[in-house]
This record gives sequence, structure tokens and C-alpha cells, in this order.
Amino acid sequence: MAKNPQKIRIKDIAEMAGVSAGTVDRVLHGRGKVSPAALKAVEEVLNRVNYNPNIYLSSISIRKRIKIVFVTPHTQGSQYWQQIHEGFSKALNEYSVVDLTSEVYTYDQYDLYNCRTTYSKVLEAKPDAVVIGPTFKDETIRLTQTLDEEHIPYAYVDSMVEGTNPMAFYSAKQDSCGYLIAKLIRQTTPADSEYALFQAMRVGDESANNTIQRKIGFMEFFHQNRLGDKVHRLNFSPLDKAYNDKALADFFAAHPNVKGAAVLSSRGSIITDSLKRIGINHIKTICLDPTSDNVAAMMDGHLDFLVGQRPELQGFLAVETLLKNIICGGHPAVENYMPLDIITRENIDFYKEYVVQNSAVGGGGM
Amino acid sequence: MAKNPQKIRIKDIAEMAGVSAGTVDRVLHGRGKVSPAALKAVEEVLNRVNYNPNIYLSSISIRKRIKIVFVTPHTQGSQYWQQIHEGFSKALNEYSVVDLTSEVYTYDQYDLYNCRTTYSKVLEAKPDAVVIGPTFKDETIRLTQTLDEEHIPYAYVDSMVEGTNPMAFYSAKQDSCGYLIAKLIRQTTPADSEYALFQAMRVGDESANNTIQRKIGFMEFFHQNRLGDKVHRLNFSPLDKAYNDKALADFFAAHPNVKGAAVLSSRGSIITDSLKRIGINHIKTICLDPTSDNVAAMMDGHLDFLVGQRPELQGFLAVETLLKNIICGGHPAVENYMPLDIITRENIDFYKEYVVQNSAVGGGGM
DNA sequence: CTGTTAGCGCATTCAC
DNA sequence: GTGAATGCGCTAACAG
Repeated sequence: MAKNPQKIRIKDIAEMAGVSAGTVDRVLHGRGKVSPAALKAVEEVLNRVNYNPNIYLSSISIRKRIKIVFVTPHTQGSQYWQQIHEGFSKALNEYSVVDLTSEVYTYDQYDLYNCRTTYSKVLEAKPDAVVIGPTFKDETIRLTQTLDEEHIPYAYVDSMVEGTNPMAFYSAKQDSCGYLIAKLIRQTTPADSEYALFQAMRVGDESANNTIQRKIGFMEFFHQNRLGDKVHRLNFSPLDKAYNDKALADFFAAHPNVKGAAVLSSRGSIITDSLKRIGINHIKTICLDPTSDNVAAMMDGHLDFLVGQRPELQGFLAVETLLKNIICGGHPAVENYMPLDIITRENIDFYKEYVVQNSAVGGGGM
Repeated sequence: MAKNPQKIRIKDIAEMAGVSAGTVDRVLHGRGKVSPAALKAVEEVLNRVNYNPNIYLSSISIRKRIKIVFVTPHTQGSQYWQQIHEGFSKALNEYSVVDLTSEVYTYDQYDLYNCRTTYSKVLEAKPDAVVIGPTFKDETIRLTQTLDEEHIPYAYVDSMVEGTNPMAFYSAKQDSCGYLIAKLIRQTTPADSEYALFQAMRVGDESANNTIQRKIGFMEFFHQNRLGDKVHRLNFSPLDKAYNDKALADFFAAHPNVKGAAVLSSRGSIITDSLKRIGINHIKTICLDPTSDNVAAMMDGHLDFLVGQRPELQGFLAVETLLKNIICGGHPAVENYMPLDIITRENIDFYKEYVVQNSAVGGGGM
């Protein structure tokens, strides 16, 4: 029945506009050297028809080598950032028809000066495009100002820095994430429960701003439900097990009605491991990200929910967007929020494997 | 730092194997007419290197017009099947470089004879590839036998028919789905709750087999937890509101301890609408698929959870797999299970928009 | 059987 | 400023 709508080629546009293919190409890529009359004719046709340049076809004939630079916090010890980098790799692999070069720089997210040094290396590398996993706002604003001046496109993963002009950003809505966690923990505990909010004293794998946003969303839920006073906070150590065992034992002795616990980072398994050691069961626990520790804790029955933010997809889409823009032009959507996946023991297998998924077809965000 | 691993081209393989590009192409596509010696040399190189043919590049030089035929239950009134068909469209659009023709046939999933007639039209259409949304097992086996004989590749969406040899199938694990629903409904209700399992007397939008599988998984959870006697069943009408209002009122009068309700199809909003009319609140309700009715009921606060099965992604991947196989050859994974997305009011926005996602990069299934 | 070659859609380059 | 010619990776048709 349906015949596939005839693919529009550059040659077709040229014919319709009464010019040659070369001229259409010059218009499409804004390279100038086109007479006003020809420009107008071509633009008119472009407005009428729906021309979809194909990045794979474009890239075979492009002569330029494209250098893409990645700059994020260290991936060492952070599966979240490792997964974002896996998304980078998969995109580079997917678009290997393009003559691509890449360089990876990572910085210590607790060391402003290290970040500054690393950012300067990014500029020295003379990139054609940059993917940024930001932490320090002012440093990032400074970096992107230079990138803006040199017309080097950049995209963010994990979070967006206000006051900059990225080509696009890919992140989860952190306040929604916190709100969702609150809702889940509330829904899965008895009506008269109280709740624990455990915070790592020094979280190794995310920008502080994200955690703050999550906490805002988390508390918003409890305040909306007039349960603000049912939430008890406790700091824990990401490293010191003995300290945690003691602190948690004391905490639950002092708050016997606590039935649900939230960790607004990926460090939930540290809590559940500790609870297991000190023999406290039946506390519903929830945190972020299916890291291998969290997956193990979940299979073990000690973590009840995880919320995933598709780090790999973020990385993949950031690279894809930059490449498509450089090669084919066009203006992609700037704001792109990832789905917040609710993961339990029953559906975790799918999310372990099925991390990145087709964007070529997906809309995006809210 | 890292330079993109040099893309392997046919020319490179030819050089390494000491033959010409034409010979490599013949080996890759199994077109024969290659001497054993040359075959061996090429295969040896292929095993050593990682050659990724590019479908877009291949398809421009292919001269053949490819006809792909879709055969599924009627989409009228079923958003689930509509979304699968949207996945078809997106794939056709994504691969519009290929000279594609498509034909769509739908059948009445309650009418075996209609299905048989429709299947015969599929064969008459002389397709190069077929995507099947199956319902009747024996009819489908008969259809696929003919397809097998004529070496026409086919793929399933929604469910797989045992005893056939598809190129691939894309579906959700229905028993896992039922189990997950049971777990969710149990987790979000008090310990002493009882449960309702509502079944549409005549479900308009899915193969009966799927519902049976879901029920098996659902009951498995309750039996494992020795709660089999806490589940009470009731049939409802997909059309007759007055009947449902009466039946539900009677049901909840007879079972006052029921705090959670599951509908193992997409018809959950029919139940919540009825409950709203008869003034019964605070029953946790869960069903499948973010159809517009279900989304509305969820935003309204009456549906608590939805489980999504990515119908659009199923449709997209089925088409993509067939095209890649026809154009580039190769043997894709046959079994592909979709993630089961847990959807609540807090994350529904992402799933409404972000339906299909990059498969080129995703592994698949469990 | 095999190597060579034309041509696919596209971006670039080089004569006009 | 413009059109025609070239080359990209790949397939298919052709000549040996």
C-alpha cells in the first residue's frame, strides 16, 4: 500500500531550485559565495520539502578529520562516569565512518585547581567539539566562553551549567529524581512509618549540585504531605565500615519507627551492607544507579529500588548530537532529560544490558 | 589520546587476504563463485578483524527495491498496536535511504478466518521481509512455513510463536511482567491486604496467550509468598460501565480487605473510572501500557503504576533487524526481550515522549 | 572463478 | 558565483 515517501536528495533540490548541486551544498552549509537570487531559490525549496541529510553518507565524502574532546570527573571508582564514557565509546564506534580522533581528560571533582588545569588542556588540544561533565560552575563558564569565541560546539552530560550556551545537554531531572525516590519509599512503607535520609560525607561520584537538587525534590514530597518531621538525617562514611555500623545501630535505636531509607546518591549498598552486618532487616532502601554493588545488594534482597538515569545514553547522545551538528548542521533540541528508570529485582536484568537505546528515533525529554 | 580505531573497509580486507574487493563482497554476502582457497583466506581475515558494514553505504549501491510487509492485529482502538506501528514508521523513515516499499495488513484477532485470509494476502504481496504480530499459533506456523520455503525472512513483535524460525523476535517477558505487577501491588499495600485480579471479558488489544503468561507470573508471586488465597478474581466488561459499577461495588462489599487491584492488560483505566464513579478510593491499582486513558487516570491520581513494554521500540527493532539482514547479511540475536518500565506519576513524562531509543548501541534482553 | 569498473548520494575542488 | 568533475565505501554487472 504505502510507498515510502521518495527520499529527497541534494540533486532533487538543485533541480527544483534551478541551480546545481554544488550551490545547494553551499547554501546548506552556509559557506557563502552564493548569489542572493540563488540563495533565495534554494531556501524556498528547502522550506517546501523535507530534506534529511544522512550523516553516514555525508561523512564518507567529508575530508576533514574531526577531533572530539571529553572532559569529565575521573572515572576511576565511579561506575556512573564509567558508563557515561561507555556511551562516548559506543558513539565513536557507531560513527566510525567519520574520520574521528578523540581525547579524554578527567579531573578531580574535589579540586578546583585540577579542574582548571584540565580545562586548559582541553583548549590546548584544539578540539572540533567538546563534551563536558561539569562540576565547578565558574570554571566551566570560563571554559565555555572561550569555546563560544572560537565557535567550538560543546555539549553537557550529567548536568547543565546555567549561563552557558551548549549545543545540547543530557541529564536527569535531579529534583524529579529526589521526589520520585521519596514517593517510592513512602508508598512501600506503612502509613505510620518514619524515614531515614542517609548522606555520604564525601560522595565520590557526583557533582554536589545534583545531590542538592535531589534533596530539594525529596523534601518537597514530604513537606507536601506534611511529613517533613518524619525524616531523620544521618551522615555516613563511604569508606569506614565500623563507623557506619555503629552510627546506624545508634540511629535505629533512637528511631525505631524508621521503616524506609533513602540514599540520594549511588552509595546505597554501603548502607545495606552495614544493615546486614548489624542484623537490621526489613528497612526498605532505595538509592540511585545500578552499579555492580547496588545490583548485588538488590539481588541479595537488601536494596528494594534503584533509580537509573541512563548515563550511557547521555554520553552517547551528547557525542551523536555534536557529530550530527558538525557534519550535517541543523539545530538540535538543547534540553534533553533522560527517563528516570525505576529498577527492582524483577526488571533489573533488562536495565543491566539494555542501557543505550535508539535515539535516532526517539524524541526527548519532557 | 585515543585515536579512533581505524575503520576497516572492504578494500582493507581484500588487501590483507590478497584478493580483490569483489571477492570479499561475494564472501560477505555468501553469493558463492569463490574458490575454496580465496574463501578461506578471506574468512581468516574476517575472523581476525572486526568488520562492521555500514547499512547506509550498502543501501545506496544496492539496486533492489525492498518490499516489507507488516501483518498485525487491527490497530483501530489499540494504542499498543498503534505504537508498534509507529515504530515501523520510524524505522522506515530512518532507513529511507533504502529504496523501500511497505504494505500493511491487519486482521481481526478474534477471527481465525479473517487472520487466514489476511495471511494469504501477505504471501500474494511477494514481500522481501515480513513483520508479524501473531495471534493464532497454527495459522502463523503455516504462514511461516511458506516464508521459510521461499527464504523470506520474518520477525515477530509482541510475542513469539514456538516452532517457527524467525530472524528475530521482540517482545516483553510476559510472565516477568505479571510477576513484577504482583510484586509492586504487594509492596505498596499493607501486610494484611487482600488483592483483586480484574480481567476483561474480552480484551480488545492483545493476544490471549500474553494475558495467560502474565497471569502465570502474577499468581507465581502470590503462591511463592503463600498468599494465593488472598487473590480474588472478577471479570469486567470493556464496554458496559453500568455493569462494571455494579460488579465492582458488589465485589468490594464482599471483599473489604482488598487494598490492591491488578489488571493484566492495558484496560486499567476502565476499573479506576468505575471506582471513581462508585466512590471507592485508596485502592492501589496497576495495569499495563501508558495508553492515553491510562495516562489520564494516572495523572488524575487513580492509577498508581503502569508497566510499559516499549511497543514502539519493538516495532522499530523488528524492521531494523530485517533490513540490516537483507542488506548487510549477518545473524542477529533471535531472542530480544524489552525492558519492563515501571511508570508512575513522577516519571511518566519521560516515557510518554521517550519511547524508542537507540538500538544500534544497545545490547538486548536478559 | 576473479579482478575491474560503473554508479549510488554526498561534499569538495577546480575550471569557467 | 557557478556547474562539472572527483572521490568516499560499497554493490553489481561485466570482461576475462
